[in-house]
Amino acid sequence: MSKIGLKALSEHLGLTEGTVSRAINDYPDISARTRERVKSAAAELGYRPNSSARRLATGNAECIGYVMPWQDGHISEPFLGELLDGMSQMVSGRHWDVNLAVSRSARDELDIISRMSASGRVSGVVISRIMTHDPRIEKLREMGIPFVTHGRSLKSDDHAWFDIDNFSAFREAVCHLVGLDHKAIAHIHGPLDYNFSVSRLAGYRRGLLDNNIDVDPAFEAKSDMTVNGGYRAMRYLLSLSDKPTAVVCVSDMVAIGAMKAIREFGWHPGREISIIGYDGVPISEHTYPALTTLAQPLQSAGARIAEMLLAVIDGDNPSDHQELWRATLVRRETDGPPTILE
Amino acid sequence: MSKIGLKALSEHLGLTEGTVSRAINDYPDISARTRERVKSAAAELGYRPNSSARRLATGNAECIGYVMPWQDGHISEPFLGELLDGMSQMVSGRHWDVNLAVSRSARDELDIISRMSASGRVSGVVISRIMTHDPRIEKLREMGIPFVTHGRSLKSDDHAWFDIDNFSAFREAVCHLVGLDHKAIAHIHGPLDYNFSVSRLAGYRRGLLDNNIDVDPAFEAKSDMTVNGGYRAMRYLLSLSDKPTAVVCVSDMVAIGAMKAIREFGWHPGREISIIGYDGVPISEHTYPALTTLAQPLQSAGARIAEMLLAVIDGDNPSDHQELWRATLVRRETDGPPTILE
DNA sequence: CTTGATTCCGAAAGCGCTTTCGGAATACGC
DNA sequence: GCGTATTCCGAAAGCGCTTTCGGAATCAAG
Repeated sequence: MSKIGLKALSEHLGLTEGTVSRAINDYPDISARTRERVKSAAAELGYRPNSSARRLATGNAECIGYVMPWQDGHISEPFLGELLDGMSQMVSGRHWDVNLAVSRSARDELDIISRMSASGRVSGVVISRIMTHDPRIEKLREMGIPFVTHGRSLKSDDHAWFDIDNFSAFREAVCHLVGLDHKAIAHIHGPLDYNFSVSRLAGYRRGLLDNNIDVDPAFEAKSDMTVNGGYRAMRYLLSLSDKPTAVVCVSDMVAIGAMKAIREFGWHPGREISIIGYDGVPISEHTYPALTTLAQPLQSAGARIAEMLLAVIDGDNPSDHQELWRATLVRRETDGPPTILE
Repeated sequence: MSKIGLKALSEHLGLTEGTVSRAINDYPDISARTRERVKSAAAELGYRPNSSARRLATGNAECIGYVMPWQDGHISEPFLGELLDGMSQMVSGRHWDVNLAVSRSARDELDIISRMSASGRVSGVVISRIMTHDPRIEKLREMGIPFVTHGRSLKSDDHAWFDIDNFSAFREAVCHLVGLDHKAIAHIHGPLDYNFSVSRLAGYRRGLLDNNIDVDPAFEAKSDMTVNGGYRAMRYLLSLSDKPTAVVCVSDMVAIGAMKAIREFGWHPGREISIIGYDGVPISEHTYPALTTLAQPLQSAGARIAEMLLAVIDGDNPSDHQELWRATLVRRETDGPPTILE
């Protein structure tokens, strides 16, 4: 079973290469009979069109690119796997594939993107970790390559994006805690150049205002989106003379770090201090105590994003592909009414 | 700055396309002077060779493939990110890229691999989660496509592989526990069609024998490599009338599940029962209590694997590229001497 | 100055597909 | 029955690059 090409296949069938090609690609000017004949022969002989040749001839890369966000020596998206899974699954339906790249820095990422598309290796890209002012979006726009962002920036009116309603999620988280009778609610936020960080912070503040609670800058601790960052931020909050009775965290990883600090302090997450995370990563279900979190629908997000990108590549108006999904509060063991400390 | 091709570039320079191409690719039959002239012009005009055309002409896909193992709705490798990072980083040095695919089943994976390579989309692949008798290896071998396996099978003499010495790692883990004075040491193993599972099981048994402890089938609990699997397996071990005082787990995720079961039982991991995990995933450092684990060098593994694959693609003898690395015991809080229960 | 070896570049043939165009064969209308 | 519309396939020109081959120019050697 040596590799068989279009030439061999067409000779075998007594047809021209062009005809066989058109038959396989379902051109309307091929009779149903020969189309079937060609297809069955192709299947039988195990014919696989050479992708490079096909891509060159059509000018279509049949491939989408994803640049993984990288940070401090680690891939920073805990849900990277799920996302890639969804994207790959979706595009493989078209027999396309997904190209991966990691970027070590923002500049790096700009280069990667421009090289990827200028060399015609991808027909579209998706980027994550969107910043409020994101140079990548400008770059992609000026290069004229189809793209969808996983998250919004401040100026995201005219491109395709997929995002979770971070604002509402954190607003509701705060309201949930207030409903539990919390008054001293803190927030550990991520770097504010990330747009999701500012949205979550804004949602948190709005939640407080909704309940006539003053926003206290001392209750807004910064973290770098890592477990250790959450740990450090929580230590700070615990050093306050007026400690919060609840804290909403920008991510599950940060929340895990925060829990560690709480335990070290001799307290128990969910008792002296309630903790709410965000993301709903698989591990959050199995922390101790099990983490209450705002879960986003990870499994389907990747597929949906890829689907949107394919639509844009097909010529759809990017602005028609903007989707805002909601996170849902998954109550587990780290939230509860505040305990009265003597 | 519209897209510029070889034709435009060569006309701009007053040279032929062939000459320019050879200059860019460092052919020896181009004078140093014109080579520099070409290269600087290329840089200036932002010339990027079209990858599809290049790949077609050279017959080289300039791309490696990785099929992600998928299981029960989740990407099962917790260190997937690190691995991909390393691979991508390594191949991008050559301006190659990495193609991703997920497989929903073993059969599925065979198809994916054959399609990937038969259509010339990749010039080599790496596969994970190797089984003792792995049909993928046969397939890759018969297709004659370069590959390296991340893990060994029973017949891995004549292909390239990268593996961790699972046997020694678990043997040493048991010895470590014996040194702590444990006698009743259990093992939660993974599915035995995975070769690493049998290696770890064998290492565990050997560790017992080294210390004249009888192997007790009741102490060998099976898990499916998930957190819940570890949870269930631990519940079983806790249901025994003669409970183990220590258990070595096939993975960190399984260990995390086991810890959950222990806590629910009212015991404390590291006190009534010692727990040792495997993998050294980032989260293991932040569990409660912090998990003692056998850490494998994740960050560099991906890069090394990619490097080996590139060497094989370049024509090296696959058998010359077999590397066995060692895991190291990272002591944290879940191992300690057995406590006397009244 | 002639000869042979080098150095360097142009010319042209692909790589394996796709796709437009035109024309032979068949169908339809009257 | 003829003319016209359709149906279907062959022929051929690319897609944008690589690479072999040959030959003009330059060099060294005698």
